[in-house]
Amino acid sequence: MAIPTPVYADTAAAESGPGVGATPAFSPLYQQIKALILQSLQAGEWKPGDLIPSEMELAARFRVSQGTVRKAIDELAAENLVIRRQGRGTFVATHAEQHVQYRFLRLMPDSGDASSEGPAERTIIDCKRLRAPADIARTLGLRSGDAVLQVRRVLAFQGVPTILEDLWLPGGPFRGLSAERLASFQGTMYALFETEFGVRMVRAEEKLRALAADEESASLLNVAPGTPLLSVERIAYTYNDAPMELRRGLYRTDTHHYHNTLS
Amino acid sequence: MAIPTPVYADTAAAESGPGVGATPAFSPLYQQIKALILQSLQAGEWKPGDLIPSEMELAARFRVSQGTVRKAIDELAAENLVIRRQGRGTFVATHAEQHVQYRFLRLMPDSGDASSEGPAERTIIDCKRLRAPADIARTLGLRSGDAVLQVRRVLAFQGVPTILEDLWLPGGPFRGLSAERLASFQGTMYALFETEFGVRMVRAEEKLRALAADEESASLLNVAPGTPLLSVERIAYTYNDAPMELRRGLYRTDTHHYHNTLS
DNA sequence: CAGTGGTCTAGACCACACT
DNA sequence: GTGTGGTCTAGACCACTGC
Repeated sequence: MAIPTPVYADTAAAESGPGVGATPAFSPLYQQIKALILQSLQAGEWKPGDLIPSEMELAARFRVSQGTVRKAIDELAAENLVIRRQGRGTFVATHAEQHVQYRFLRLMPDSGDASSEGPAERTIIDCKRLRAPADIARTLGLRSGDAVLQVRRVLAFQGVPTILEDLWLPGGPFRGLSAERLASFQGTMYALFETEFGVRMVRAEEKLRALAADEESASLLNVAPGTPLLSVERIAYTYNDAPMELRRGLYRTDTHHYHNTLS
Repeated sequence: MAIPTPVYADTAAAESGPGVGATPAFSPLYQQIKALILQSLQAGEWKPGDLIPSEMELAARFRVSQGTVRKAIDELAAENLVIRRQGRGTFVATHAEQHVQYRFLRLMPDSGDASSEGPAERTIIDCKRLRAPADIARTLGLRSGDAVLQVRRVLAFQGVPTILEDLWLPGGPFRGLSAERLASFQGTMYALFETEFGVRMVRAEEKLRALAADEESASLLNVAPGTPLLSVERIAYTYNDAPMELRRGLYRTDTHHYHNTLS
C-alpha cells in the first residue's frame, strides 16, 4: 500500500559521518508509484506483451489520483518499458512483435532503409559453456570462474556477411540455451531471451572503435585481413540496471553504417 | 492569438487526390502552444541563455491554462531546447555555459571521464570560402556552386592529436567567419555560432564507419598510414530541421572510444 | 517575503478501439 | 455503447531561489 501523500526517503542508518550530506531527499508520489509498478514488472506480475491494469484501476489500488498514476506511466513509457495505446490500454514492452525488429541494432544500409533489404540471415557458429574469464565476469557482475555461455554468430544481409558477434551470458539465468534453440527460433535473440528465459533487455551501452580485421574475423566476414572494421562492445541491462549480456561485434562498414541521433 | 480550444489542422488545398489520405489530423492545444513558443525561439524573441516568461505569463498571453503551457514546455525541455530551473524560471538552452562542454561529442577517454583529461587543444588548420560541390550543397539544402565555408581543424587531448575534422557551413548565415575568429574564441564552436551568428544547433545525425587513414590524415593525426580510424559524418540542424552544418571527422580510437546509449 | 517551477487532485470532455 | 488513454481546466499546496 502506498501512502497517499509524498514522503521523505528513509534516511535511517547508512550514514558515513555525523550530519554530513544527509539531504532529506524528497520523493514525489508519482516516483513512488513508478517504483511500485517497476517492481511488478520485474517480479513478472505482468509479462512482456501483457496489458497492464488501467490507470483508474492502478489509481484505486495505490489510493492516488489518476493524474499521479498517469505521470508515473508517462515516465515508464518514455523509457520504453511500457507502450501506451489510446483506446486499448497500456502494454508491457517487448522485443517480439514490436514492428521495429532490431531495436538495438544501429547498423543501416547506405541506401534505402532497413526494411528494404529484408531480414538478416543468421548463422550460429558456436555456443558453448565455459568458466568466465576475469574481465567478462567483472562486467557481468559474476565471480571469476562462474559459468557463462558464449555464443558466436554471423549476420548476413542479402548474402553478404556483415556482422560477426560474440556474446557472453550468465550461466544461471540462461541455463538450457543451446545452438539448436538459437538456430530454430524465429525472431530476434532478445525476443527469445524474453519468451524462453524471462529476461528482458531494457537498456544498453555501447563503446565503438575502429580496428583492423585479424585472420579469423576476416575469413568469417569474407574480407581481407587488415580491413578496417567497426568494433562495437555492448553491455545490455535488464530491470534495475543489472548487466545481463556482454556482446562484442565487428561490423563491416563498406555498404552499411552505424546511425546515431544526437540531441 | 491562440484559440483556447483544440482545433483541426488546416487541410485546405495541398491535396494530391480527391478524398485520399486526408486524415483530419487533430492537433492538441498544447502542441499549438509549443509551436508558438518555438516560433518565438526561432525568431530570436528570447536568445540563448535568456529567461523566458513564466508559465503564468505565457498562459495569460495565449489564453490557456497553466497546465497546458506546462505540457508544451515539458516537451521543449525534453528536446533540450529550454532548461527548467525550479525557483528561478525557464531558460533558453545554450551551448555556452552549459556545464556539459561538448554536448555533441561522444568521444570519451578509455579510462576516467571527459573532465579528467582537461580541455581539448584546438588547432585551426584552414578556413576558406569556396563554391559548394554538388554533394555538400545537397546536404546543406543549397544550390551547387553557392558559397560555403570550409574549416579544417585538429583536436588534441593531453598533447595527442585525436580528432581531425572538416566542416562545411552555408556562406550566408556565416558571413564573416575567419580562422582568426575561430582561433581566438574561448568555448566550443557551437557556442561561437550562437553568440556571433545567431545560429543555434539543436539536433544532429551521425553516420559512423571504420576506414583506413590516408597519407594526409595519418600525418595530421600522427599515426601510420593505413591505421583504422573512426569516420563520423554529422549533419547538424537548427530550429525547424534546417541543416546548417556538415562535418566529417576522423577519430583515433586507440585511447578513446565513441560512447552511445541505447534504450 | 514573493515568485518560480513541481506535485497532486478532481472533474469534464475528446479521440480511439473493440464489441 | 463501454472502456481506454489523451487533453484541458482550476485550484491547492510544496520545494526552491533570490530579494
